[in-house]
Amino acid sequence: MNERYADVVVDISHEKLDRSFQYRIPPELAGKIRAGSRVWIPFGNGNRLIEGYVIGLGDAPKFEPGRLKSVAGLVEGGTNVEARLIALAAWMRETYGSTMIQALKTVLPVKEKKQPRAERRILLQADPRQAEAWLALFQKKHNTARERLLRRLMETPELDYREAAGTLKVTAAVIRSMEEQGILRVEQKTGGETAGAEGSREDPRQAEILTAGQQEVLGDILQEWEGRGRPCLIHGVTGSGKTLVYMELIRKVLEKEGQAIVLIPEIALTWQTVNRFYRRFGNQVAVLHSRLTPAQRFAQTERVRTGKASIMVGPRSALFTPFSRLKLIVVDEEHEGSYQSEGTPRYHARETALERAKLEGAHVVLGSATPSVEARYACEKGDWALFTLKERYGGAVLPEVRVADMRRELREGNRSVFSRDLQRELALCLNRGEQAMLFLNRRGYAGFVACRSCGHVIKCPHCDVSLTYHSSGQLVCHYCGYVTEQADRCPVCGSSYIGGFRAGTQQVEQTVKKMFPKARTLRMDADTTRGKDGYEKILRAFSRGEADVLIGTQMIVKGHDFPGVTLVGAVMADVSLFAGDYRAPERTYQILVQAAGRAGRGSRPGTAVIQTYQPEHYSIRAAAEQDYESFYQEEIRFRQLMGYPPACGLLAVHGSCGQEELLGEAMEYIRKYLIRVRRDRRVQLIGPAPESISKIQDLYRQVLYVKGPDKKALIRIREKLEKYIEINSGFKNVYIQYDFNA
DNA sequence: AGCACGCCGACT
DNA sequence: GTCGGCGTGCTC
Repeated sequence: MNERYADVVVDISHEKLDRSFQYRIPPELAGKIRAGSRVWIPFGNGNRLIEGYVIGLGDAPKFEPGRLKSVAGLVEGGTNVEARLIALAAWMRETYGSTMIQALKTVLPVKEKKQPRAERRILLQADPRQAEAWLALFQKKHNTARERLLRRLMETPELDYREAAGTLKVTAAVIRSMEEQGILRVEQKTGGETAGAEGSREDPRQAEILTAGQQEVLGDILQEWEGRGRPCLIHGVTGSGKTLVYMELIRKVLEKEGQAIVLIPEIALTWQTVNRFYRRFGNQVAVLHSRLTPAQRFAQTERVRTGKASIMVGPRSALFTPFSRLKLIVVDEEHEGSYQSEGTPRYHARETALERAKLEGAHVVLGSATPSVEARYACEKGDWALFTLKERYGGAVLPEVRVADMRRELREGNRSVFSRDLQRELALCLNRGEQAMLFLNRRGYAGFVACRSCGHVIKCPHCDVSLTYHSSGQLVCHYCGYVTEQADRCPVCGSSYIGGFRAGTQQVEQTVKKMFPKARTLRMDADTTRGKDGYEKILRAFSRGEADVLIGTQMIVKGHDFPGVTLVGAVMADVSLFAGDYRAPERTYQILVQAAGRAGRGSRPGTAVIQTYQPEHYSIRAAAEQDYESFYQEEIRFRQLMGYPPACGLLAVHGSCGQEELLGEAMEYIRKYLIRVRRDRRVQLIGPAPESISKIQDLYRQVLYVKGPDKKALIRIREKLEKYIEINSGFKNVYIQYDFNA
């Protein structure tokens, strides 16, 4: 199955060449060329040999076969880091659907000033007398371009190369010729490598001693590395010390001259976290952070390139650190949504980490207190190995979690946003002089419709996700487009207490102030965190005890630890449960467990109250009991039944366009095309339907879902669709994007 | 980016 | 005619 053709991206950075060229693979190189190989290729009319990157292989010529040239040879040596990163980019292109150039740009380190074009300068070489002579000659010979350039140089003896080529319209050939004539000189300014103050190399501190449980997991993982070497998932409750295990594994890797990447969700990347690594490993640690300037970012990558740093800690972009002896990738808080990239390609850092590890021969260790369904499913199938850390260490106990049934509160005459249980606990907490956090789950506040009397939520009869209320008075499913009229009575119990939920952080704050006039409150939402570092400021103020009650959305339960907090109230636990997508129960479970985990991390025991209209929902019940297994079993059954990932593959085809009608037509064409080309009956189409935000900045948005038995089948379908769209001019004004992690 | 081709003015 | 530079277009 040796492929005979190679797609090659040439190593010339010019927009016109931002695509691949196909070459024949000569018999002597068959089997030696892979995606990511660097090759010599004859290019252009003169067949000059230049370097290129192989981004893919194929069996069929995509170009007039008679005009195809052959690969001249493999580039010897070179940095194989780059080759492997290019192979990773090729995988990302194929998996997530983007152009190769976009994939390469996300993967390859920013070569700051590597292209010296902007830095190239033209200097006048000839003395004034000679220059006059040349000028006269050019005038006589009507060498207009040479004359233009020389005149300019006689005014200003130093000139930017780009300016010469641009405003003066002098071609490179002319400049070269004049250089040979000795009139001018072209000088390369090598981008000065600012050495940057290297901090003194700290001695790595003594390792903290592992508990028996941590020691056991460590041993088991090392054993797995010796054996099958599968990805390892550590399921450990908050505060069980997963980080200590990571650090021991990193130490093992460093001992053997290996290198490691530690991925951390953006929001958790605080100095607390990074400092733990600094204390342990000194300045072998490099850190990437979204707030770094490009220069700082470059400096961190330079420390890696020059071998000064062997550990990279950072958010998903740290995955592309150009380590040449990468032996371990740690993905902490593996379930976090921020590992999903919003740009193009829309890669998922967890999946991409697995692929990079495969290419590098490195191990992957993932950790979470609430593993994603995907991760846990991979363990169940035996593709990954599962390890569990059950106890919190340092003597901290898990909080007591209670569920408050808001339907009953209403029936018994309590119309407040707080249940009687939460009111009581809040009063006790404030009396003791301790701190409380009130958490509003506002994620996906699309506006579902529920009955406050019995808790019934109006769902789509086909997709089993909540319907979303539209101002037109209709309820819409954002998967299949099903539409129904808004009901004024609950279809189950007949109550008229049916409608959307409306409660924001401001309202909660006002209620607290009314009930407890002496309590000092802090509110954290989009309004109060707007300024620079507003988010950090509020958290720090609360941490110092400058307020008694912190009210906020998701942000308050992630990252920071507050030892003074003994009460956590989840005011509206349900909202995220009905966000209108199939991951809603998973996210709800995760956020509630995290929220509850914030109570009583210090020496004092904590309490958490979860307020809900759905006390019997498995997400809520499992979160209250901190029982991951029962949540997972319910959830995977639901996914299998409904054909959602990870049991099946799901591909979202997003379309956006300024004209609503055109978009509708285009999506319909896509649907018809997909029905025509699907080979497998198991491939199903759902929609098209308007997106949950159906119009952004005057662009209408629709989505079409494709369900299939596995991801491979869907990748093939996407490839066909990409070609179809490329060929048909009707899609010119419609922007199409693909997403596997819808 | 760099090479060839066709165009156009200048000179033998 | 033919020489040589300039601008344009293409590169699997």
